[in-house]
This record gives sequence, C-alpha cells and structure tokens, in this order.
Amino acid sequence: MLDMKLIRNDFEKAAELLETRGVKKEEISRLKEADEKRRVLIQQSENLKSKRNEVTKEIAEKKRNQESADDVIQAMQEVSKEIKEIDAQLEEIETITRNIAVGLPNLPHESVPVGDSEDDNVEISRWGEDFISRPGDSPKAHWDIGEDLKILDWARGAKVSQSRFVYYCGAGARLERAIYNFMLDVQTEEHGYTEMITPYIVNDDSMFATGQFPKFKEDVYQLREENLTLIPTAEVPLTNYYRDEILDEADLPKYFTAVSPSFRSEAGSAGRDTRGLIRLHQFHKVELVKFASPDNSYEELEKMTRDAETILEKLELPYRRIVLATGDMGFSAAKTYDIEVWMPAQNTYREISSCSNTEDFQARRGMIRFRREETGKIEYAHTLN
RNA sequence: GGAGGAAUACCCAAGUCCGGCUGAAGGGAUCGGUCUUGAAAACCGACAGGGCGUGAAAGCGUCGCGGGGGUUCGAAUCCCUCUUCCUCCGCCA
Repeated sequence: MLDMKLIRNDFEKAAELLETRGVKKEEISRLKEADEKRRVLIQQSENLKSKRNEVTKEIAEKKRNQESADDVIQAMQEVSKEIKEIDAQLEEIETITRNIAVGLPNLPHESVPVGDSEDDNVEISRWGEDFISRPGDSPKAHWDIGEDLKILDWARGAKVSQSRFVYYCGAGARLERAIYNFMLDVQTEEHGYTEMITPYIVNDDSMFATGQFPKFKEDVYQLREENLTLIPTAEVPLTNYYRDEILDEADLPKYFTAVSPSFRSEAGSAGRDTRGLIRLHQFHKVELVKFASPDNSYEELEKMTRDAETILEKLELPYRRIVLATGDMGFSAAKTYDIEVWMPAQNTYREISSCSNTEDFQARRGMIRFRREETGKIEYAHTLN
C-alpha cells in the first residue's frame, strides 16, 4: 500500500513512478480526488460528533439533576441523523479510495532500471562457467533424467491429482529432501536465519498484507466456503508473523527461513513450461524473510541475495544475477534481484530465486511496525523476501 | 459435530443484571524519586496504546472495553453477527 501523503504532496512524482509500473495517471488522479472528498467528509462528520459528545454530557448532567432535557434531545436527534448520512457517504468514498489504493503496485527504488518488460532487465554479475554444449553434444533435460532414473513420476502425479503434479520417487524424493535440508542448514548455521515451520493455509488478511490479495486471487487455491488459502509461498506466513505488531528497534533486523510446499494455480500460463519442474502447482521452496529498519534495508537486500547465491556456489551451479526492470517486478517489490541458474539442456539461464525489498509496502498493508529507540516514535518496518 | 463458559489497558482484575459524574476501580509489573555506603523493603509520583483527520510543531478533534453491525440524544453495559480461547460429550486419520 502506498503512502497517501506522497500522492497528496507530490502528485507528479508519484504518478511518474507509477507510470513506470504500468499504472495510468488518470487512475491516480481519481484516487487523489476521492481522497480529497474523503477528508472533507471526515471533517464534517467529526465536527458534528464533537458537538454531540458535548451535548450528551449536558443531557446526562440534567438527567442526574432530574431536569427536563427533552428539547436538547430532540435537537440531537437531528444531529445524529445528519451524522449517519455523512458517514454513509464517507463509507462509499472510502470504498472507492481503498479499491484503487489497494491495487496499486509498489514504487520502484531509484536504482531500478526503467522499462516495460523482462527485456529491460539488467545483468549484474555471473558466477561459474556456463558451458555451451559442443556440436553433437546434447545434455539431457531434467525431465528425461528424472524419467530414465525413475525418480520423477509425472504420469501418476497426473492420475492421482492433475497435470503439473508430480511424484518424487526413491532417490528423487531423497534428493529433494537433501537439498532443502542443506539450504536450511546453510541459512540457519552460516547466515543467522531462524528456522520456522508455518501454517500452509492462511486467512485473507494475511494474503492481503503480503500483496497477493485482492489483485491476484485467481493465482491461488482457496478452500471452498472458508476464506482460507493454500500458501503460494512461505513468504506469506513468515511475513505475516509480525502483522499488527510493534517491534523494538533493537530487535531488527530479524531473519527467518522456512521450507514449505507452495501452491499455485498457474492460471493464465496454460501451455507454458509444460514439461519439467519449472511450473508445478505444488513445489517445495526454502524461503528467506527479513524484517529490517528502513535505515539499512538495502544493505540487507544485498546480504540476502548473497545468502541465496551462496547455495548455488556450494552446489557449483553456474548462475547470474540480474536486476529486474520496473515493468517486470512483482506487485509488492521496490527492487528485485533475480538469480538465474544455468540450464544446460535449454542452453539458457532460468530464474531459480528472487530477492526483493518491498520497503514499507507490505508493512503498511499488514501494520508491521517498530519503535525508534531514541524518539519512541513508531515507523513501518521494511520487509524483504 | 453437539452443549456450556469466557474475551476489559503490559499482566491480573472490578464494572455488564438496572445505559449517562467510567475511556474505565483495585492489584502486580515497569519507569522516576525519597530513604540507604549500595541494594532490598517501605513510602511518594508517572503509566492505554494505536488508527484517522487537522497542524510546522506542541496540541486539538474523532474512533478505540475481541472484530463487525444495530438500537439510543447517549453503549464496556441492550440486540444481532463473526472470530478466538477454555470445559464437557460425540466422531475421526
């Protein structure tokens, strides 16, 4: 969620930044207008309420003294009616304001390259040798290796569930377990993350705070008639851990990690990446989440990205780091590094990890705050994942 | 799934039947002070927090007694609804 103050005080800048993320200026104009109307109504309503509170005290006083207060009560009936009318208008305008505000993506950090698509992403660094296969050489794709070794069973995954579900069998299952154990061990023992096991089913408030709701409802699996959702990433339960809380500045930064299944409906991606482990409806992922002070959240982003890269280095997998352009970033991110691993069979780099600083975007939605030690003032924390 | 009970500030807890000097008694914890060589004890003092609006700020206004809605001039208190927790019964991998 954006800071309305920015739109009030520096409309042009806010509009310009949001345009780099594909938001039309008129959308923001509408928001600004609604916000102005809203504030006028709040003033009107509160002035009347203030008056009512005062008179109510007088009535109480009179009643206690056994005096008649009928005339004042009658006058207040009118006032209360008026308050009700204004509040109804206010609610209407607040819904409008909220509906717009809630669908606006985060503002990009100034260091993010401007551009509409992934073609505008910028490579930052490479590690390892991304060998190009020699003529006549054709490295096997992982789905073929999986089937040849009988460690991945797609057919039965589809039979028992649906396409894009898979069984990991024998050594395949063991390998999967070994990899996430390895990742958790590295992140907890070497990089200071606290390991968590989280709920895999979360409520709407949680989905809202991290930015999946309301805009991306189609991308998730929801439980029938329950307002509960299967997590699309452990980012949701980890980030929501401190929702509606105020942390002490001294406690920051906080680092959490968790392995969890992630459930994604992949609506709209029919036909893409139909083979292999790239776009499953359910997969394991080791997530990293940080709560940081705004003072150093970008340093924390660099460190976190390194923490992720370390895994690939230890596994001796060649990779590169890119910074996503404004148009390619996720909804909640202010800045995102993607780590792409070399896929020999496809002769290309593919995203394997994505590290984002959402700044206070999720914190605003979820009221995740901290108290400054020196001033005692409360601020939004920055969240990273 | 069924039957009961509960939710008040950092914690405990009164108030709810019977609406108005209760935005909330009392205790504990915490912080500050007196006393002390220092500490403890005792005594004195301070102690909702937050959202929203306004303001340069101090402040002011408004909303806050689990959440949402309603009745009323006025709700912690009456009504509806949801959530969470506890006790008992049933069912179940």
